[in-house]
Amino acid sequence: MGKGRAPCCDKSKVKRGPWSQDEDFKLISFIHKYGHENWRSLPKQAGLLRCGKSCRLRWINYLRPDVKRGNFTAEEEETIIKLHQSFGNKWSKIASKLPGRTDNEIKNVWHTHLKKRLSSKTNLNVDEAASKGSLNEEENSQESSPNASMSFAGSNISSKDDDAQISQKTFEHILTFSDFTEMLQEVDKPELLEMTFDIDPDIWSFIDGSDSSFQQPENRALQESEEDEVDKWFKHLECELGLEENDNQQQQQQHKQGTEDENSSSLLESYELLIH
DNA sequence: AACGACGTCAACCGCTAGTGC
DNA sequence: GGCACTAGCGGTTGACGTCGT
Repeated sequence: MGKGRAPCCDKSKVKRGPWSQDEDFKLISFIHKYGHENWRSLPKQAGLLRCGKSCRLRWINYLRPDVKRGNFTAEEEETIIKLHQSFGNKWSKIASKLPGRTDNEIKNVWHTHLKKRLSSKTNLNVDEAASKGSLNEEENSQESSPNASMSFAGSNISSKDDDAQISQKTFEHILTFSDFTEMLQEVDKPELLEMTFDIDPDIWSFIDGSDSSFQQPENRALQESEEDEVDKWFKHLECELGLEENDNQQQQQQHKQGTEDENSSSLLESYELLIH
């Protein structure tokens, strides 16, 4: 299998390393319009100088609408630990039980947090019951924290759940465009100004909400009728990414005043070309 | 303030499974 | 059955951020 096959792409002609906002936009808008039936040809069609594999990874691990951003809840971590005991390093299998979480993310959390936690627990090994109790206390306190709102309703999804059910759970927090607008107004509140990157999950939530047809080509007709909305979304998304890039409040205020620098203007033009 | 050690996580790489011809 | 190809998986890497000295 695959013996002597050609490389997936010409590595001398593809860009590598971190993705730029421009590339993200191109990928999102292409998949939004055409789906992702063929990852190999996608980068060329989307005008990306990336390997198809890289596009797929970027989409799955970061840009996909149902990817949940933010810290893992204690409940999720507990689930990962339990599932790891059952499945071992089958990260994709574990990820399938944690809607919104990617195998890559789970793998990272395992290696950076959970493995250490488990080994330290093993090393202590003084009173297993007592250590479990303290862990539970910690979890309980975290569950009552504001972050708990990030947790998903489907943490107890049975192994029988199929993708559709998982998607349903994941899409429970779907937002409409007006919801997103309200969210932006929330972000404008002075006490939230410093949370420049924390708005990220909201953006994904909005993408989630407006684009449940991402992987459903049959819904593309519907999506055309929502073109104006998508257009607005791109503008807002660009604005938000601009905030992320320019991390001082003065620049945020410039955005609020509707001023756009040359870069964002040219970006917007190209995105509008992609959309229309 | 400067530096090194350490932690985190996005992205890459190589491999295998699945599929179609 | 064998080959060619793509999607997906899991291990690894390296850039970047944070912390301690």
